[in-house]
Amino acid sequence: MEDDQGALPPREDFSAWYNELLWRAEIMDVRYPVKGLYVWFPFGFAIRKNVYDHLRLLLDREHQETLFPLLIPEHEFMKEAEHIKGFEEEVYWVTHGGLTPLDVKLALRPTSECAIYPMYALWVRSHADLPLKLYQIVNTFRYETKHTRPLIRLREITSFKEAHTVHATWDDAESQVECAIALYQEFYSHLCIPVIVSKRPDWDKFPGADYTIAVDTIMPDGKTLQIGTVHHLGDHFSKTFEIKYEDINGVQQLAYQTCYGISERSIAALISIHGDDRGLVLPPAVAPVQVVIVPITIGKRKDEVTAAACAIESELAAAGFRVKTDQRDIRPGAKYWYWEMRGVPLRVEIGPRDIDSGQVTSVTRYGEKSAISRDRLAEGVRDTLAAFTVSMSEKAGQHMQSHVRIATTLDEVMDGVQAGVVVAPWCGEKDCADSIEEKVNASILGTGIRPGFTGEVQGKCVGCGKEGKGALIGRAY
RNA sequence: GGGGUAGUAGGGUAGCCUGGUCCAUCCUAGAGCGUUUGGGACGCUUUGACGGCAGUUCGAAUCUGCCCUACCCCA
Repeated sequence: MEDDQGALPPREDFSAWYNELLWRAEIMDVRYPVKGLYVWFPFGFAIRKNVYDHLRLLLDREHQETLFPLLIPEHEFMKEAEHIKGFEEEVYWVTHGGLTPLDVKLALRPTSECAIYPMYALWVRSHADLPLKLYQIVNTFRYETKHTRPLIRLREITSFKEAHTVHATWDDAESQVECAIALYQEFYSHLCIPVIVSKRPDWDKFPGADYTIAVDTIMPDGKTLQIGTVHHLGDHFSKTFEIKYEDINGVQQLAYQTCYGISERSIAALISIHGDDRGLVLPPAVAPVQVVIVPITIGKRKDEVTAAACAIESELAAAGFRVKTDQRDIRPGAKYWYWEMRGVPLRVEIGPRDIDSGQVTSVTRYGEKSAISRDRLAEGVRDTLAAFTVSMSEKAGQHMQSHVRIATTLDEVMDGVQAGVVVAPWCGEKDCADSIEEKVNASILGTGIRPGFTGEVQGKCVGCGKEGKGALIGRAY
């Protein structure tokens, strides 16, 4: 059998599998001749479109979309000391207009705080203007020095959704942080991606934030991928940019802010978590093609089968499915492989045998075969896709669960981070964290882990033996 | 941050040390024609490359310098 001819590298070899899949499933072309910049293929971009359309839908419930400029003047960028320190190593600068050196250097946004907040200072006048909740979906630039990787570590992040909110009090901003976390959990559940939410250690928070809550998932190789962050900015930026409002009593008050972001790492997670040795597996919600119809045309009944396929396509399209009929003049088997690589959740086959028995043959991307009666086609497809979505979530959830371990000793931590993440008691001290991280060759990712995949963890710190609380430890991308 | 290894057609490789006999080769690569079609079809014809710039040379994929890009390992 020639089953492995043209196969992907096995998913166990994650790096090779990932690179090859991006190419073969037509998601990204990595041949663009600048380090860290990649090109979206139309098919990959269609996935991006579906994912971000949904993200927009969620945000539009309580936010408004906006668009700020890419360039930030040096004097605005240099205002917030902590913030600059966090980014100065990785900012691209525009220094010339044509051949003329610029009087004021312009930064390509690494994130948009310094572009947005000077305007917020003008827009926010009174307590009646609050809360203010805006977001934009833009590209951002970071001069990454570590190894770049498509969708994961980029010099141009092409799909950064960043929300920036302003509130009257610290507590109001804190509740907004909780809203954002809930929003992100909803978003990832829509993508059938399980997540772990925790609070980043102080040294790892966003430059200029009071605290940072992170959303992580676990990749097939057991490393974690940060796929969302929510920052409570306190009044650090409002002080710097003078974002003030007049309260009910006519007194000027500093505002409190939050910001939170999601990037195309969400797509990296989508691809990596669900994909298998045959290629992509996409949740019906975001698959560019939800149903592919493969006509099985043999000999003289060709016209009859083609007509039947057409009828099925219009019926499913009318019912609201993204459906495509593969009419290419290649063998059916080749079409199966082709669409499996591209993650199509459901394949519908229609041939003479099906026509004769008043049915179609349906096969999910997991290979579950069944017959759907021709006269309740749309219903049958809808049910099958719904069930498929549920099994995708369950499968991903089980993978996550099997890669999270509770540990009470340093040895157990060391062992656990080889294959996934570990939750272990930690005292909260930076020095102790450094020594743990060095010994187990992994990072302390967060504390205050939200319930879901782990219960409450307490006990003696695995580093020093003092009383500690559960910390998330793992190797991170 | 430190250390490797590599870049040859759409993709994968050989050739490089020892400069010329090179029309190199394989593929689910492209174009064309024909026969096929319930799990990756086949035959024939054909297209196309030495990462970039400079140098050495009668002659460079091969030697030299700089640059760009990619992958792997270690911190």
